[in-house]
Amino acid sequence: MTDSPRRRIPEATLSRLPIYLRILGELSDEGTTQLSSDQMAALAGVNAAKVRKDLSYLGTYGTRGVGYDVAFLTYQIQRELGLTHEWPIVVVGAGNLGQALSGYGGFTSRGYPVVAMFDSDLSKVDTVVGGVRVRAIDDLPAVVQSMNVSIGVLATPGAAAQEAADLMVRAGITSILNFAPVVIATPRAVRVRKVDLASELQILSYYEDRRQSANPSADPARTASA
Amino acid sequence: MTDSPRRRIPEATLSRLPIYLRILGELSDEGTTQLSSDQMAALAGVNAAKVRKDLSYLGTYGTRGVGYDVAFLTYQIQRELGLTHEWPIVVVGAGNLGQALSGYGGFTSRGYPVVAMFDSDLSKVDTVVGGVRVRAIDDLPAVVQSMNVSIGVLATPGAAAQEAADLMVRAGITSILNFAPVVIATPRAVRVRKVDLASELQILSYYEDRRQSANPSADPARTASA
DNA sequence: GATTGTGAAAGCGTTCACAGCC
DNA sequence: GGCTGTGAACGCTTTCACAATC
Repeated sequence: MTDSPRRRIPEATLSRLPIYLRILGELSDEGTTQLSSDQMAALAGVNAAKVRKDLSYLGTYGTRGVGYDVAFLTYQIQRELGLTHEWPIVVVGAGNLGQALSGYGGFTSRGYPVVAMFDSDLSKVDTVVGGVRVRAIDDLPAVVQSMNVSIGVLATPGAAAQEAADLMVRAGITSILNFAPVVIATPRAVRVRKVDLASELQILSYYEDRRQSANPSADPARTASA
Repeated sequence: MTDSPRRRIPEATLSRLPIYLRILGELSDEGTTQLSSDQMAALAGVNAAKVRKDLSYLGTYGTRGVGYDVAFLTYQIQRELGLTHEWPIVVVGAGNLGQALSGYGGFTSRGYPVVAMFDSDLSKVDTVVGGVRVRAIDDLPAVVQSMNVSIGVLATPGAAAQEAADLMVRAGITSILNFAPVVIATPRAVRVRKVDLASELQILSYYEDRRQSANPSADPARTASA
């Protein structure tokens, strides 16, 4: 009776499933119908054992001696990620970054249509960005409820982020993708993922700084980098 | 004689140092001069043992019974991350995302001035975005060399990303922050970090999808989320 | 012969818990 | 008494290596 209705996927694996999914989509577009863990590994920039282990958490969907069926595996990953339907999202903060995120077609094309944008700056309200009208922040609860939105993108300046997050949570948002360069506090039930652009550069410059003392050999071999 | 001139910092720690650094900056602005690992942990959304372990990789910079000196710790983290000077960066791809990244003040203010943008679309060339003129992609090598650029931001569409990355590498770029939704191949010596916006949403929707079967308790306790 | 699926081993990262120092 | 620094324990992730299967 207590058998788990769905296996739990480890975080590390979860973070790679979207990469596999994208590769499968590209292969499908090219007309490829089958691939091995070795091929997937090369395309994803990881090793084959990892690909097999990752996919094994979803179930037994490969065929020994043959490989994986592109269409079937695509379907299984989509199902596992909850991508069988669209997830409407809202963007809070219509500054540079918020505008770019809404204009960037990548969200909509991957099943996350931006249904509304919000800003507290009334001079921005009613402007249209990437086909989406900017609304007053007070309209957030109504939109979240009427359009059944559970995911919000936080793209305000750091100083405004906590207040915006509080509003999002009160409106009923339960997952936040945080681009503001601050750590936000939320109820435990709300899931937050953080993308910190400057941090990424700081990590790169750390390694750049070390290059001086490191080996000066210029290795021309190419490797895939996830 | 073979003592390491600088300790190697684990990746996981490295990814948190920028967060600590930002918090220290905010504390300093408020006039705070001292903090404990407990306080830092609360602000960073991690636990105190992790803060102490992370900082211990840098050296022994705390004082037992007292805590850490904000200014001194700031200096040490900056030194470790190679932030004692500015790192000029270039943005390749002047579409929506590239424009937002250049306009977004966060790079410049944290020591990574955007010194040039590039696009292969000649109709974009010579337009000005966020105070930076867009140049033809052919000018990339000259700019990289004359301005001593080692970090490049890749913000092209997926289909153009590999070619753009090849050009960046040939021009002398040795670290790439990749926003294009594809895995790019580079020589091993070139370091690549990838920010995949749609992947982040896919991870969030996975958990959203599971909420249905999960516990329905609405816990109002607040926790910091990195 | 090819390739998957998976136990077991190895490697990392996190947390505990407490000695050491202020 | 308070707080750091760190060995040791624990848990998660990656990799190995090979039996199972087509």
